Amino acid sequence: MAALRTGPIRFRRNQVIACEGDTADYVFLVVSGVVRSCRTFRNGDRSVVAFYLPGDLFGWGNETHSFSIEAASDVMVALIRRRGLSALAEGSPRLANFLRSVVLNELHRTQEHAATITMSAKNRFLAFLRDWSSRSGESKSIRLQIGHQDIADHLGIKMETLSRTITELERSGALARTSSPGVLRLMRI
Amino acid sequence: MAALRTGPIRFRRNQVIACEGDTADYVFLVVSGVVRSCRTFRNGDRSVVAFYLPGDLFGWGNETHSFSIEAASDVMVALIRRRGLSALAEGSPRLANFLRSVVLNELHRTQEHAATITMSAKNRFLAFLRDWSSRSGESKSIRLQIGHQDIADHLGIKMETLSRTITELERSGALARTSSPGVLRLMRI
DNA sequence: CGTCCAGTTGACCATGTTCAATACTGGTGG
DNA sequence: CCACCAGTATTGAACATGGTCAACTGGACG
Repeated sequence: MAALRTGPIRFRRNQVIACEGDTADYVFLVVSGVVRSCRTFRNGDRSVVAFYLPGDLFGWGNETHSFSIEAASDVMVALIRRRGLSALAEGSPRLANFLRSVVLNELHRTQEHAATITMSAKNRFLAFLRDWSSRSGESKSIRLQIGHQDIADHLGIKMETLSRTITELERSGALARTSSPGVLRLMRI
Repeated sequence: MAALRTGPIRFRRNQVIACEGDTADYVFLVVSGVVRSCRTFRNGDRSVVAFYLPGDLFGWGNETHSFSIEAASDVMVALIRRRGLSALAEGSPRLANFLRSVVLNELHRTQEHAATITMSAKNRFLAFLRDWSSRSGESKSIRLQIGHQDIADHLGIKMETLSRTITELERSGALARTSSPGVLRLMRI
């Protein structure tokens, strides 16, 4: 029997882990860093559908991946054989249950994200901060290990608008940029 | 043992089937009509996260429903005990597998929808038409049994913009309004 | 020190929103 | 059968939010 899991593999920021359309033999477990799931359109526009943080298990598409899976920061990712894991789950209701809850969690997060589609740039970003804060466990100051372009493409706004939004929130005293790049101090979110 | 499934229940357009926050004892099977899953914000804005068509099984939240479940047209919906169905699935890998695929399908659709967040009003509506067409099985002419407000709130645009978008697509020959209200004839989508 | 890349800022422009007026539809009662 | 009404859709004109393009800043790295 082939190994179910390989040792975690290192990817550098912006490396492609799996392409849209690739056969989905593996699911992914983020060990460290941030992974993005995204699609780039013919006109060059890009949608970042989701970010995955350490501990997140994802990539159950159908036969093939629906989105490109890429490193949004330097990451360590473990690849796990889908068939092997599914087979295991058949024999273990505990595991099957766990996997169900993983997928349901992702569905719920994606729905919450979709629910922000009506909001203004500012509110989309605030919703993003709240989500990131709760998922990463950082509440007071929050370390975004990823680029502004990724965040903008996730929120459906342009990087320039994101920049202005952050500046605006800073002026209103809702948050503060810190000396360490990518770290925001949340005051009243 | 309590009945797993009640007979389908009739709801009229805009009736609430379950409130956000209600304990999620039941999952829902759409028998006829269209159901929407949505959230209304304090300012009156609303997000329609998803539509469910006949045959769709949904509502696996956590303990409580995350969104309000409402009739987007007159509908027939069967309520199914969640605990009962889960228990059954424990003993039947076939059923467990089926339920997994149902949730994965919904996740995939939600991700596709989230990926449209970057698009223009026109492209969001076209994506919506394609999705609706493939899910309903209507390809040539398509019967939207739901109000424009629901579609607009799903796409994150205003009803007026949707109207203008349809008019514009009609002028460009991509589709045509028909005499039957809510029925669009697709020419080149 | 110079290059490269990411982010910020400014001025102008485009897309979609707002508000208000008008049309259409289906149901109700005279 | 028609008149009326309520809810829903369409259109127009002024406005706002975010997009575009371009210039500039500031680190990281060679």
